[in-house]
Amino acid sequence: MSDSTVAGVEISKPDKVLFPDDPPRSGSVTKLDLARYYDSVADVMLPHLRGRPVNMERFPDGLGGFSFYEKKVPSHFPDWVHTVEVATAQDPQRQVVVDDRRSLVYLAQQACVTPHTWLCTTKALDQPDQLVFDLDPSDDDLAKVRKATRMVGELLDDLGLTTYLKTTGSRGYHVLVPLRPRLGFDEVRDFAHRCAELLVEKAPDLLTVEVRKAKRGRRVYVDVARNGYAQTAVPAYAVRARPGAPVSTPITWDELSRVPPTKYTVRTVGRRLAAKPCPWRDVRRHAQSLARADRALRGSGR
DNA sequence: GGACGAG
DNA sequence: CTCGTCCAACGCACG
DNA sequence: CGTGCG
Ligand SMILES: [Mn+2]
Ligand SMILES: [Mn+2]
Repeated sequence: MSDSTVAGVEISKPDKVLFPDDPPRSGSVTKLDLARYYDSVADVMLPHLRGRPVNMERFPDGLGGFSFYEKKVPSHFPDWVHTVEVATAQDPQRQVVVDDRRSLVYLAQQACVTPHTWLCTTKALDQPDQLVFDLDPSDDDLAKVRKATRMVGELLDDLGLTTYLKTTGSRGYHVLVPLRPRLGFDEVRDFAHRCAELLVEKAPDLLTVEVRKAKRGRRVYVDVARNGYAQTAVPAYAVRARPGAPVSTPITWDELSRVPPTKYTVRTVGRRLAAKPCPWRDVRRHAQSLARADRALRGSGR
């Protein structure tokens, strides 16, 4: 019987299967596996988690069981897990902030498969430090979502912004622009929305900003609603609640054409990180202002 | 997953 | 002590 | 207002 303490956190029911052996022979993933995974990527993941309010997506009985999002800090959480009070339409609520390895592993012990993070930090809860474009395909055509992702990257590049790319571990990709926290959520979301509309104008058969699925057809949905207040995105190295325990993995723009969205999993991310450094390791050194980009965008009619 | 109340 | 029950989100676009 | 959506 192996030790079931990870980063100082006792893992209860360590052998409980959270991800069944699906696809067959890929191997099941237990609670202990999940805790060890998050422990193993903590160094590279924590920079993307620190200071951010978290919505926990929890699966106490595994992928097949009942799951839920949890925003308020449960009363049984230990006091060493950091928290922050955030405003909601109703009362202010206290949410979890993952600032250290032990807290990350503790969330795994809580069967939190995916921590979803706000696009701001406690230092400025009303001013996002990330801009995210979430590319969601409406069908299984990988070429289309790649083309769409490439177009987002090229536009942002034309606007003078440095971008970062990752797989979502689900069906698409995320493009991230690290920001200096200056503008409010509404302003950043509006910038993203104008970018998206410009792209839809360029490629109306490939892209859409339609919220209603029925109206999307087979087009790639450019989801910019992630950029609103109290909205979240899956952070780098988060595990997704999907067969095979795929991981949202930072990649280079060169890799876009070769790496499908579910390429890396809890079982394979370690090998990748051993072979090459994380492409997002300097994200925090590239916090940018949207001012110039916004002027350029308005100059091109948006 | 954990708190809590009934048995 | 064991077992069953209960609880664990929300902002926003759109019709 | 209710509903779909992520
Ligand atoms: Mn997505
Ligand atoms: Mn349970």
